[in-house]
Amino acid sequence: MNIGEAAKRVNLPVKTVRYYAEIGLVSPNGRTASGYREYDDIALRKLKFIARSRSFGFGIPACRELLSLFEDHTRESADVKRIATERIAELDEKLKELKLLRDELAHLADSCAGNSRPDCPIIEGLAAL
Amino acid sequence: MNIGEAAKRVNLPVKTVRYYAEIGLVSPNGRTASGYREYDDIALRKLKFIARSRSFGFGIPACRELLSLFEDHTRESADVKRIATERIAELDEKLKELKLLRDELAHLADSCAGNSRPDCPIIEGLAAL
DNA sequence: TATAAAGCTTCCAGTAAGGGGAGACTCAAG
DNA sequence: CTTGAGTCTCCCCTTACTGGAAGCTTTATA
Repeated sequence: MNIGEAAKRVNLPVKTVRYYAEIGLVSPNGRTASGYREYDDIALRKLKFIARSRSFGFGIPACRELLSLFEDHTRESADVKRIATERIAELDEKLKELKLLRDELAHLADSCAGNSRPDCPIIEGLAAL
Repeated sequence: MNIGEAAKRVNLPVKTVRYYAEIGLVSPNGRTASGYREYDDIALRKLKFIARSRSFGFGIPACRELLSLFEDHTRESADVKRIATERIAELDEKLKELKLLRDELAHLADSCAGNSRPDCPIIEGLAAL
């Protein structure tokens, strides 16, 4: 099938599918005589796999690694688990950080009257040394 | 003072201070005869304010708005509070999203043996339609 | 059969927020 | 007087795409 059909089926923009081909992440299985990219079911499965991996926030390098494990039927599940575990640790770190930020900011906002007067603990908090 | 000293005092890379000048966020108060940027205490306070705002994850446009409120002593604290509240909502949204992702991934990882065998629920989870 | 619309191609440029480095100039110390 | 550190501008690089332009190809309609 053409790139448009493939993109629709995996729910990715055409531009993105083309981009994945360009960086050698998921190549079409061939080209038509007129130069159109062709995607078969195997290429489609890979695209879908990448789309899902990306939606979990894996970066392109991690996706590349996951995809090669996906295709390698002699893989060891420990290798996959390691990548996933690393990603979970990243997420935990990010979550901790954002939560802290959120609470600090909420604390400032709570102490601000939010009226028509100029005195504002938020501004003061941001200006603090 | 020169840009290096200013950058050190607000704990920002020199490149970043130069960048803020370039986009008109915080300009030096002047230049020396030889073209060096000069920062006085007022410019320094603005830089510090921006540094803190950025560290709270406000984007450059929001920083610009906050800075103009910071400088406007007739501001209404409600305007500041609105910006902060928007940011808190963004953070809450992001936190929810990341938490969901984290738990889904952790769920997959938990069900993976992580041994030398190839069968892996993580891969299967990522490949699922 | 002609033509117009839709889909495809490549290439170029841009995004957020700077980072890295080249080549040239300036300043302070020894 | 020289050397080293600091600064200047300019340009390219980053992530993971996204948008647009100019030009084919395919498909649908008149």
